[in-house]
Amino acid sequence: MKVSTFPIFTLKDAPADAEIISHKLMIQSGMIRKLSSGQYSWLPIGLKVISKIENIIRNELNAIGCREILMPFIQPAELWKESGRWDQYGPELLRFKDRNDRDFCFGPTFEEVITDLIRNEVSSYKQLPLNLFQISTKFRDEIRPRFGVMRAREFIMKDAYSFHSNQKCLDETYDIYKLAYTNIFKKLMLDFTIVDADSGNIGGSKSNEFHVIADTGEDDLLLDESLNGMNLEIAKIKYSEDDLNKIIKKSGLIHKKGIEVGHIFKLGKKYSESMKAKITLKDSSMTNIFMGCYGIGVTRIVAAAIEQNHDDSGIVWPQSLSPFQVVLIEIDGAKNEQVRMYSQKIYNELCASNIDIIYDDRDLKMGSKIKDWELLGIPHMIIIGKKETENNNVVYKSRLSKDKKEFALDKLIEKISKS
RNA sequence: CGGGGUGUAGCGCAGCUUGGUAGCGCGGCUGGUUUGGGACCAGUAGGUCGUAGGUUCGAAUCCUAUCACCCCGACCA
Repeated sequence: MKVSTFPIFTLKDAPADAEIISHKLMIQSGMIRKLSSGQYSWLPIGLKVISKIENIIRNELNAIGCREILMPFIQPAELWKESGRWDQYGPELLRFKDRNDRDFCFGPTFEEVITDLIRNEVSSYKQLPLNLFQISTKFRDEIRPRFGVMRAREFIMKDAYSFHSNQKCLDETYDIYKLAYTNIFKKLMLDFTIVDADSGNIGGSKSNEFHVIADTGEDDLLLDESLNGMNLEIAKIKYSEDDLNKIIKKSGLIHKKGIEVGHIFKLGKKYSESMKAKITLKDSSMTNIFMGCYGIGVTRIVAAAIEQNHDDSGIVWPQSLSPFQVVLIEIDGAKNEQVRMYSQKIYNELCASNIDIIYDDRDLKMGSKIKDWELLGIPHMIIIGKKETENNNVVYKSRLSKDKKEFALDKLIEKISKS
């Protein structure tokens, strides 16, 4: 990509209305722009990060036999009345009527829709188990949206659902998802932990949350030495104590703040009973389908990753999430034909080596370009000016260090491919 | 919903206490000089001061209402 056809929208100053570092940096680096409270547009560079996350999730879910679908964002009230959640869910569920005065809501989660889908398609244990997921926009009318995309009203979430003819199969699948989630967060290169959790509004029996550990997290976690543990709700029950500090004393556990980025549930028959999703078993008896559901907050991960990876100059993307692997900065390419041609040649060769590269061909001073790409957090930077063009080499700079080194091109490709 | 704060040019802000018809820095555009870590000079464009009402000869400034945004709390993935 070239900046001339892949626009970036960095700001010189940090925005005044952002509080936490990830929110500030996402605005300043031009990943997102606010439309209204809790609603953000994603610009090209931000969307590219989302794609990276989505693809890691897709690969891991496909690997455990989970297939992608897409369900409607707007859902009819009938299904929610059937499950009982039309009355339970509260004002977080944004409701409205269509022109025929029929009730609808914006989907905050999709248990009703998928249960309806499956009950119509599946009638025998022979068709199970079945695993489906979607990556889509969700809407929750939060009491108080805050911290940019961290607690937004409109956000992208991956939600997966599993269907089983018996509890054992659900139990086994739950563990498979737990492992797949662990792989996903490892590949995302985030510092995370898994805790026991309450199943809350979604319902069901067992649940685990995946948290990115960060001081700006909104959730309280109580962890042991190896950073396993539980969230505050569970700790309150387990230690029969409401006060956080007293729980810490009583339990001897470590208190950490976490950003909830994943949540897996064993739903059991909660929705299959209320919505009458039944199958026939081997002995020709009937049972309600056993279900599990498994969420990952895609847009929240972007913010969480930045909370964990930044410095004074801006974002420091982990390799796995960086919108580009390499940025090529040309110095005065707009005025120096040789530099332009040489930069273009290097760009072509890196593209040919399958390196995801952005070529900054703007007519700006070198310093401005470097500041922009440090803010944007690209791990590898190549600088090409008159000197490099004459010497037939490139200057390389890592996002993590201030010093620069000269490289021959083939050595550089080797270095980048290895890291 | 309770408490606190902020709305003035694309961005960051001053001006408001003490009313006299709007300014600074950055950014934009034009021309020139520059060019290896956010250049310099000159010129230029851009604002019904969140909105509505009121007080006043006169309101960004005082009063009332209202809207939006941010922070704390309750709530929640």
